[in-house]
Amino acid sequence: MLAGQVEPLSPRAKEIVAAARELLEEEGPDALSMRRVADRLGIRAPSIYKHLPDKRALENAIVSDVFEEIAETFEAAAAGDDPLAGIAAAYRRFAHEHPHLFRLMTERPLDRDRLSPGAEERAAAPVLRATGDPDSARAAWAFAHGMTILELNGRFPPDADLDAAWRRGLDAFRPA
Amino acid sequence: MLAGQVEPLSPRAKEIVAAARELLEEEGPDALSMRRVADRLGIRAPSIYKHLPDKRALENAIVSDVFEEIAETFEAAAAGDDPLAGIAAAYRRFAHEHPHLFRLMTERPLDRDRLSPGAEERAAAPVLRATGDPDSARAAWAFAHGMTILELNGRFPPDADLDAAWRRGLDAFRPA
DNA sequence: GTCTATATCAAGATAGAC
DNA sequence: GTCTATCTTGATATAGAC
Repeated sequence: MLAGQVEPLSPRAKEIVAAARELLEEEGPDALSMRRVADRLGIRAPSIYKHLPDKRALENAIVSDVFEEIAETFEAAAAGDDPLAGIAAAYRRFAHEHPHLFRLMTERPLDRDRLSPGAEERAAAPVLRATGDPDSARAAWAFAHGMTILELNGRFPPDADLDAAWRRGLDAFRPA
Repeated sequence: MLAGQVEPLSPRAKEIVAAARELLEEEGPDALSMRRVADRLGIRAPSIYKHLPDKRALENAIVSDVFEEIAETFEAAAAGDDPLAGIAAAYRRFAHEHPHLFRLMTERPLDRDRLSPGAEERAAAPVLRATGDPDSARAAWAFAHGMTILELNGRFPPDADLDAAWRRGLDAFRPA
């Protein structure tokens, strides 16, 4: 087997991953323990290890699932008359609706070997089309990510007009 | 005493905070335990509680110190002929030289009550001058923060030209 | 200002029976 | 596929003696 290739998950493993994702979304990263995941399924923690090698594999499986969903969301969001604004709004909305998932997705290096092939490119493609070139695409992503994570982290002053800052940034990255 | 007012730290407490900061910078957040801080000072963990109420107070004290240093750094960095690029470079450099400190500073809500008064405004002022208005200043900060944290988190593809993306973004936020 | 002793809690993971 | 029992490790924090 090639290095980094992924075994497909067994049906039972997928159920475990689904339970873990729900737990993370509802209660945050501290709740995502093998014990709590097992509780949710009515089994004991050690049983999980018969289906998944360790906790990291569990997290990676969640990330892979969400990556594909996000790629689809971006493609749909880019279909309107202002693709960049559409994608940015989708990014911001996802983060607000699933903050713990958003952090899991962005706070550590991508395990590119263990992601469905092409998932990263697929999520990035709409941004590239909406900005025109790779440097602008990365800069626009950085702007959107910065706005989103700083807001999530409670770093802007309470009276800041964030919608105005979003507009100011997006205006800067639309193709001429 | 007013709500949120801070007691000044005793000399011994300052030594403890200094040790904690070194430990965090050198080994990261998991190493920042009361035991490890005490080890570094040659004492036992419970002794720390005679000088600081809890771990949160220890972290807040580090944040306050660093905030003042950053404000000074930004003021100096804004003195050249391209203030925005200067501040951005200083932000990026700080994050790379002190990644764990950078995360501690930006990954959770500011405890505005317990910060030296005016520290936040002082750090923000050079950015405001370099961009021209509050919306642009926040957008520029978000861009710089996004570039920095995504790089720190290993999220850009290995072959991405990050210097080019930085230039593209800074060009967008310089005043006309 | 520091100590020992302790309470309380929780984590990831493994061995081996059923 | 799940179980019990266990290992190993570590955390924050308090009580009370010196």
